[in-house]
Amino acid sequence: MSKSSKQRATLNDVARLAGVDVSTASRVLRGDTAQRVGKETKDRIHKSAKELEYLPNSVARALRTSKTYTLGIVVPQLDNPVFSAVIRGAERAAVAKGYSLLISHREPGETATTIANLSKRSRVDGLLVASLDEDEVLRTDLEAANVPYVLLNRQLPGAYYAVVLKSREAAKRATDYLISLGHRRIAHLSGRLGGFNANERLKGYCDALREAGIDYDSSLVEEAGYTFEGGKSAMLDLLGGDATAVMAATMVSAAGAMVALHEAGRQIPEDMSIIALHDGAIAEMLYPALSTVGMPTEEMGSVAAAILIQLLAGEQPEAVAALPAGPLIVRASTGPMTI
Amino acid sequence: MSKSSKQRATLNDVARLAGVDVSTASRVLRGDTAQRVGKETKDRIHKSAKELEYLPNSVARALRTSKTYTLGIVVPQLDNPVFSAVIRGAERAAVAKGYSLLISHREPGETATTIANLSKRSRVDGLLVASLDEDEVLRTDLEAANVPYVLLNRQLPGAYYAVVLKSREAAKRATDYLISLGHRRIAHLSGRLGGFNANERLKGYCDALREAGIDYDSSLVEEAGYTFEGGKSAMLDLLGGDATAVMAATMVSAAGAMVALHEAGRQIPEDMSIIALHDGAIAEMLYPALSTVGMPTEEMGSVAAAILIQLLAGEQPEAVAALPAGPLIVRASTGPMTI
DNA sequence: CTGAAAGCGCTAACAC
DNA sequence: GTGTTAGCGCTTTCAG
Repeated sequence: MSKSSKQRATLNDVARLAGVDVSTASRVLRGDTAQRVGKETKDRIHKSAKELEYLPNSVARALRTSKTYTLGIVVPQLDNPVFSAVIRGAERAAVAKGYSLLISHREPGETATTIANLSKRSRVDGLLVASLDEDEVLRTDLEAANVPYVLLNRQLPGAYYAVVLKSREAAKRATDYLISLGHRRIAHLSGRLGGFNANERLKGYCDALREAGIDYDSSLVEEAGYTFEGGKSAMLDLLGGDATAVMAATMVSAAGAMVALHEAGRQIPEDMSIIALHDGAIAEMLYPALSTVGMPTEEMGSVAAAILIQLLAGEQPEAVAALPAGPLIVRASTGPMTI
Repeated sequence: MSKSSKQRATLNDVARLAGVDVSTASRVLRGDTAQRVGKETKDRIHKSAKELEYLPNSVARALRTSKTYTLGIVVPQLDNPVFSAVIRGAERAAVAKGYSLLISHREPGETATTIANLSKRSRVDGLLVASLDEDEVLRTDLEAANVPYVLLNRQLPGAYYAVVLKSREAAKRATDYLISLGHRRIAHLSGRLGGFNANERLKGYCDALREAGIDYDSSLVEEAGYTFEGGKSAMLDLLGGDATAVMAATMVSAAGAMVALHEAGRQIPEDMSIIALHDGAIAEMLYPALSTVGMPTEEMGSVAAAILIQLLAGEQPEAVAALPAGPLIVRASTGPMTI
């Protein structure tokens, strides 16, 4: 029926078939409102386009307009459920606005190359950046990239676009719950101390203690980072103490802590209650099922993408969007304090 | 020091600075071997390029050569560790060859749109496709996309490029281990029956039984799909029977099964041994830690990307690459059969 | 060995 | 209302 059909139709083909100039076809097909085109001509063009199954060549368009409609996202780990969620959210929002998502996994330390690659080589319009690297490093690389960017769950000094989770609030909520169960000796498995997120969570933990009139005891906070191994060894260190409950900075470190507890023969929650920030499928898989305070990680991705797209459209979004913590989800890993 | 430096230098700028024609600059900077260029000219061009921090504009190049050096990957779930691993592998291989990876998450049923978007709108050079959809649907969409593609862990009738895991072998290895432990009533939590992977695994399971002289009993195989919930409810169905061990098609369904077991008050592995195909971080987090037979999922991603890139280079790779199953990893979820 | 010229497919002034 | 023109930045014959 159709011609050789192997070659894609170009705007030129459409114009010729409709008997108009290519510029007119462009205006019509793009829905350009500035200039009026005769209804009849318009119809002919649309008809031709449909007949030829015309689809604009995005590369040519990108060259002409210097907009690729592609966003880059750089993440430090691909296997962490938190980042999967962020990517999912970003992808959804991007696609909804007609953008594509270029993904770039990057080992810590490779930030510079990755960002350069993405922005220079691949020509993305903007960048979504989740990093575990030091702030200064990140800052320099990002500036060099010379494209708009929004940071994921991290604030750099000096007012840049970022979307963050209210992890201080989440940490307080989690700790509050432990306190409400009667616990007083509550340990905290922190993130990478000094980092933005770890600090926020630590503050939330302290907020809760203070409000309950419990003294802060530095021997109860152990740095676990955001890994399984980190959680495991941090919990090991805590085992000699008198903590009866622990609030972990993230699900994955909580999972490590639970393994340490099992190996030491402690009962959860009888001997030790445990709650974590971030909710996800893993929480249900653990034994006992992990109580959590959810965090809208997927939403963080979609909001970040939306902000970036606004930026690209020349709008002026709020510099930092702070997403409220999710709900407390009580499962089996937490229980009342028993003497 | 430098000029306004906001604008990126073009090939034209480099050529002008070096006092040569843009075509010569192009030849040199591209390392074109076909035509010889004077050493002296060459040096001048390289020097100018460095001075101006020239980086080729990939969009312009893509328009000219109709190659974007971008691969698209479409995955059905972003939160499944199996797909995270595949993406990681694909990204690594792509970047190593100078390609970028465009990611596209797709709900089952949206295949057509996604594939069309990726190939038409975003202009990828080729596609990496992991799907849970029906074969015919997939096939049609893929053909319409009109770009080279390689399938991930799935074979379509009619000889297309694919990389698959030897899951039959893996399933046999896992089942063999259960048999070696003395189990005779071994259940199987299968994938989506009728699907390529589910079939392969079922075959491997049967191979092992046959070899051991154990009769196949269809009441022992329950369809669990590849989800947590599926595993949980499949295990529930099995609880009334006399199985003493279970081989799950994937880690996530095994996790669901373990929860069902816990909730029913069964001991693992005393009352029920459990082993799964696929290894990953989750296996260590479960309680008891899950025995597995590993699968090279990350490698599947990198091999697929490598094949696709070969294809794009006009080479003729093997149509289907079958990756051997990984090792048996014995953890705590399996134990000898006890009466 | 190097330059001139054409053009990938599209958009955006600017004419008429 | 619609056509003309001039490129975006690069690659690639084809001359010389």
